Amino acid sequence: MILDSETKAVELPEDHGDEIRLWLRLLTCTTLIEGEVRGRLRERFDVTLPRFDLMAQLDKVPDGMTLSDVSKRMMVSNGNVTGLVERLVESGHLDRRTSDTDRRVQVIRLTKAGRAEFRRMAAEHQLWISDIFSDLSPKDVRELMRLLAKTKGSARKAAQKRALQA
Amino acid sequence: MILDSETKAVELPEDHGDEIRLWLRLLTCTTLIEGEVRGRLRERFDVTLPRFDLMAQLDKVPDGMTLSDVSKRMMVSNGNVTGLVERLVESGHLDRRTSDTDRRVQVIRLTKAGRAEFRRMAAEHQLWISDIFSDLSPKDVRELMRLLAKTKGSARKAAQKRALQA
DNA sequence: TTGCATTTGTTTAGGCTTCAAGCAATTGGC
DNA sequence: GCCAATTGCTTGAAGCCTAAACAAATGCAA
Repeated sequence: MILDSETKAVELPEDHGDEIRLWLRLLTCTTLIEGEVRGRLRERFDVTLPRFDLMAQLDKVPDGMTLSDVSKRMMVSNGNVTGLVERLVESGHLDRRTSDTDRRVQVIRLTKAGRAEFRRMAAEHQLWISDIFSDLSPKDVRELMRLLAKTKGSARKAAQKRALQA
Repeated sequence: MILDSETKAVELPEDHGDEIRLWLRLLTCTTLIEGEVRGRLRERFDVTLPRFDLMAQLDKVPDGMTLSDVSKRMMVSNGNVTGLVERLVESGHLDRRTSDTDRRVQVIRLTKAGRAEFRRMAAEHQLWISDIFSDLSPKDVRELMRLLAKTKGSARKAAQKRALQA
């Protein structure tokens, strides 16, 4: 920031290169790890990452969730969830029924077999993840958590701003 | 770490929960930002993120790249690039020709119009990104860069390890 | 109660993405 | 020179994903 002759704040043309580089590095990290996890899931369990993620959401709740809930939590579109659930019901991992109190609502939950299968996968998945992050010290992890939380907040704010003016 | 009666190192069952939470937060951040950027690219320029990314790779080099180069840099499959390039050639953004020295190789580059269009998009894109990261101080940015570099290295090492034993 | 906005989920069209298999051109070893 | 392995790219099948349009159910307000 610079003050001109009349002591008024003047913006210099800013350099946004750092943020771009940060974004690209963030994306690279995620892509790299995601690819690794996807590959291992396929190799070991012949399952896709989206299916694993969906099952992970459902494993956290005993009584199931609605499709909308899943859609929000996974940050994917409604139509996407519809298809994903379809295939998981087909394969016997999920159970689906219409809500008693609201006939628009579909409640899905893991079947017994689905839950067992997920737990099996999750146990290994956890080892992969800690292997992938194994070069980071506990302090690094804490610091990354903190900075990513801040990033998330910042991104949400920017998204909110756009959503309002649209 | 614990030392047993014979003074030999013994591992306790470790808690991998921190790494999982870190991974989920990393993924959330990326998904959030990616969605935001995709939305804006569509709104403002009616272009998809993969096309923008591909053009960004090509903008960096004056003489074009081969499909394999693009595939490696974007960390996506070969077949993916084939289709992406097809559509961008179709729309007049890209120019494609077979290499003189190796007839397997396809060299692609931005057309004049394609480059102009990309520069127009990139200018705004940069502003979006710095808006999205605007809550982070320069120090935060530096620290994130450092930790993500470390993460990238760690992930690559883990991926390497798996690739070797396969 | 009727009417209207909202919410929930499905469908459709188009595009992205991977993996696996395959073809063609090149390279390297003999 | 010949053949095997490698490299570069394409194709096909399956699945993932979005945006937009839609139908059904709900809820609220006049």
